[in-house]
Amino acid sequence: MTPLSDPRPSRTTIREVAQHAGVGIKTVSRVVNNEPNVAPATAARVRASIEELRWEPDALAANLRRTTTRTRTIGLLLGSVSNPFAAAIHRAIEDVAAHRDVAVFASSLDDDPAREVAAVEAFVRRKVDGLILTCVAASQAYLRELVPPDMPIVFIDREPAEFAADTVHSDNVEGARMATRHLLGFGHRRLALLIDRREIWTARERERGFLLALDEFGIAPETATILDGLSDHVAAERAVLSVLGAPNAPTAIVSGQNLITVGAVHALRKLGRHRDVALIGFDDLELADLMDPGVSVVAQRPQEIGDVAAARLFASLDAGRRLDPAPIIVPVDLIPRGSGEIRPPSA
Amino acid sequence: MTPLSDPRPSRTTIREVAQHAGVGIKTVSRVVNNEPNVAPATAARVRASIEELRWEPDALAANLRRTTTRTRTIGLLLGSVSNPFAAAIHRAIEDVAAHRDVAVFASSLDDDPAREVAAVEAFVRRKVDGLILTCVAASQAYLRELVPPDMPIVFIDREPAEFAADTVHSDNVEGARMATRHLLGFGHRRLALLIDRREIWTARERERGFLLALDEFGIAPETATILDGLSDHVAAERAVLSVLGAPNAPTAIVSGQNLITVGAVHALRKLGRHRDVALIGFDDLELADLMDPGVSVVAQRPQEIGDVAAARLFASLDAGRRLDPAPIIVPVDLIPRGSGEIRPPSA
DNA sequence: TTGAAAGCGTTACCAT
DNA sequence: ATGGTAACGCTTTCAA
Repeated sequence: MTPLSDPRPSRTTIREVAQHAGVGIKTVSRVVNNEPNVAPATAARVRASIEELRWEPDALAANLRRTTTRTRTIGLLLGSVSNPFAAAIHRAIEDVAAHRDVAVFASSLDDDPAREVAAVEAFVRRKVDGLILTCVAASQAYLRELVPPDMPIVFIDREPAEFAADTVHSDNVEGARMATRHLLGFGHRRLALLIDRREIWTARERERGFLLALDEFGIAPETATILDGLSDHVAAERAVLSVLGAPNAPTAIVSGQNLITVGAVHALRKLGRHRDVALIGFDDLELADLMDPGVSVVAQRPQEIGDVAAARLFASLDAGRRLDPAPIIVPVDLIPRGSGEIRPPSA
Repeated sequence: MTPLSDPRPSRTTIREVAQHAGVGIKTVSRVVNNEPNVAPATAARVRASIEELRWEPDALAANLRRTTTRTRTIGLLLGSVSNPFAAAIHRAIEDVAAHRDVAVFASSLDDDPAREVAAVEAFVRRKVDGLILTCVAASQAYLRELVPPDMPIVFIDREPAEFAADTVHSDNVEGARMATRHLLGFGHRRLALLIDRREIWTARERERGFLLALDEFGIAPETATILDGLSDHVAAERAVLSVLGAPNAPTAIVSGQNLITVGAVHALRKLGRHRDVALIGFDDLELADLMDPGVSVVAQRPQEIGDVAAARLFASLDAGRRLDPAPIIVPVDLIPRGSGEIRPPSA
């Protein structure tokens, strides 16, 4: 029977390096950590030994005794890693992190409060240096006992409740308001708003913007149709099909999200009404410009959100403590492409 | 001056638990690790103490001495976390991993060999349990000295060179062949193939499938136009614009990739020829079915790729060693939507 | 400027 | 079935 290969390949240790360089263990430690009080000549000798023995410090062991433990790792919780908006944020954060030799754990929330807590627990257990979170639970108070008090946290896309922390998100209210105003400006008076579940903060914010715009134009909210609870394109398609079949159907639609827009476009196509019912989506879609008519959207800036969130997190990390919570609002851009510039039949 | 908060919040240790339960340290260790030889009564007492003191074992410290170290962490290297194809794979892998309480480090390759090596180094330094990699370097031989010999590795999307390991990817040759055959079947005789840089394995494979189909139909490869080095939609658009302007321009286009398809559609629209030049893309696009004409594609199955890759990785992990390398080929699906069913002018 | 010894929180080994 | 002690690879403390 052949002997099994050693399950624990003997790594070189700091001890061997010290011996090889003819110095004490602590001096090697000083060198690799750039601590002062090492004679240049000694340092050089140590570095040569490290090189020669191809030693790499064991980060895990180092953190065991260190007071200010740094795993050079952060936890990122996204709506879903496969959602294009989230994936773009992810990419931006990764780029900043990679630059600092920090690795990123990525998880998907799936708008499930239980997953939110589980993900944070998993991150904390792995001793990440900081957290960038998308939240959906009714309250984030649980973080106070789950997360070490010094660990920086930045929320993205949605504001937390009962927990003060940095937050980076789009200007949802203004975006929805712009979209709605835009449609009203083209003469529409009967509008529909399609939004996700109201548990989701952005859905509520976008509804707020929608209502503000109606108010500006002196339109009674009752004349508008607001459909909520739409979390995928199938539900959205069904909703649009039914709402357009009703009497006094809306002449324009504001979609509160990515997947809802896709569902709405499907429905309009199916009804053959994509040229006479106006539509503006929230969040951009790839190929939206190549559709006929092009799909007008309020585009978010996911890369900017990621950039800013990462910058905040690393600022706290560099400071060694949570900085004063700052809410950062990233602008959105209304992109007219055709579908949002359709006039109502009567106008 | 207010005292700084203790930077190292004193965690409860196994020692305190042992004392509280009135047992030895090792017995507590036995209980949490489900080792045999603990009396049920003792175990219950220990568990109660753990509960009461809210102790959580320090995974880092545990791994320090453990022979079979498990960080419950894997490293995933993708083309780019923001590419929809890669993001879908990511999601599938995450779902499998989350189920086993394993966290996923995700990084982007950006088709840069240097990033490939750097990412693997970063993963290994953090002592991941396994690797799922997309590769682009000319050889993966470097893995032999960079990665511990027992660490499982699964390649996705592209085959490695000079390194034997599990590989999970689409049937690229057959996919390209199907697409090409499909166009030839509609009567096209002058085809163009647009592919990414030839350093990329999938580009070469898809070219192979393209040429095989031409051969089947007895068409000389010289009559086809093959443009390579197309890595984004801008380059692809430019390429299509120029190739369609040339004499004896192709009547049908096979696009070798996501972004190339987008560029090609843009170009065809710009020329107003989207209804008379046929196009089949490799890899599906969201909204492709809503375009006019719908964009026919050879769709990959990213979720299946992710599922299978994760299954292989965890199989190796469970076995405690790298299993015999198996190449797994995932089928592709030709989805006709209109653009691929356009006939040539003369036919 | 340097290093010996103690300690980090756990698992491995070997008694009992 | 149980526990004492060494050990993991490093940082910290403190004396030299």
